Amino acid sequence: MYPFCMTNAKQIQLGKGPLADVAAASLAPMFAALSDPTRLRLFDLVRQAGPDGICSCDLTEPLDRSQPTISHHLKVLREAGLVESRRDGTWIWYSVAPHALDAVARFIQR
Amino acid sequence: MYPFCMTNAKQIQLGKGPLADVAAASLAPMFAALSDPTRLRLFDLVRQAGPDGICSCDLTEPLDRSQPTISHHLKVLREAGLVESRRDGTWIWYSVAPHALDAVARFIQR
DNA sequence: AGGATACATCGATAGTCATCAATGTGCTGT
DNA sequence: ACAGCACATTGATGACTATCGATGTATCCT
Repeated sequence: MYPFCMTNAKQIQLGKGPLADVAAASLAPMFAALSDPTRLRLFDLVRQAGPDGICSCDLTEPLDRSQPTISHHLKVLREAGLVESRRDGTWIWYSVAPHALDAVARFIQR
Repeated sequence: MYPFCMTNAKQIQLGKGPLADVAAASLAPMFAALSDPTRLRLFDLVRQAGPDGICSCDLTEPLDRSQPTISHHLKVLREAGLVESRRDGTWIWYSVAPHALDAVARFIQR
């Protein structure tokens, strides 16, 4: 803190205490998972598909990216806890994880 | 789209249409601005300071980063439209921009 | 004018990331 | 077994980013 700064002199009341670094460390990756335009549209496509989810094969064309790129983005979303996947024979279906965005919503309304 | 995929065969109803790439392009930078733990805590400190904001000089120490690093992060938050700054003599006060997170909130509740 | 304080910018560096072609893996039907 | 399809992984590349020391800029006080 700089020697002559004014914030403390104004007796600012902090309502809820600062965001713990642990909370920030667990929250930031969720924002990071949505920080890429392609991945954002990808998540939205999965979400709009509803509880049954959507087949991965239908995500490549609308996003105009290669199959490995889409596969990479789905992996990022999965590891961020935003989507889930289940096998159905040759296909793999992706759906939104339950309570996926709850932590983000809580932070926003904090 | 792969030749034998099943999504269309299931006649999935898309509720609101896919997220437009323009919307994704304008939304992703806001998520990106919050995708770094240090920047997330920085934004939270500014937000908890209330309408008057907080002096930049009081943000360096609690985040344990150098002054240029904090300045850099504040610039990122400002260019993302999340915070505003106003001069007060030698000091610069940062506060949350009005409706800063509205777009993010709308996406989450979409 | 000169010194001190607050903040921004520059330059460099090490790490991360989005992307794709090529290749590997797992499943299905014949 | 074999061929074909769906998806994942690998390797490479160009772009971006978080960080800091050094330096520049703006403001205030004497």
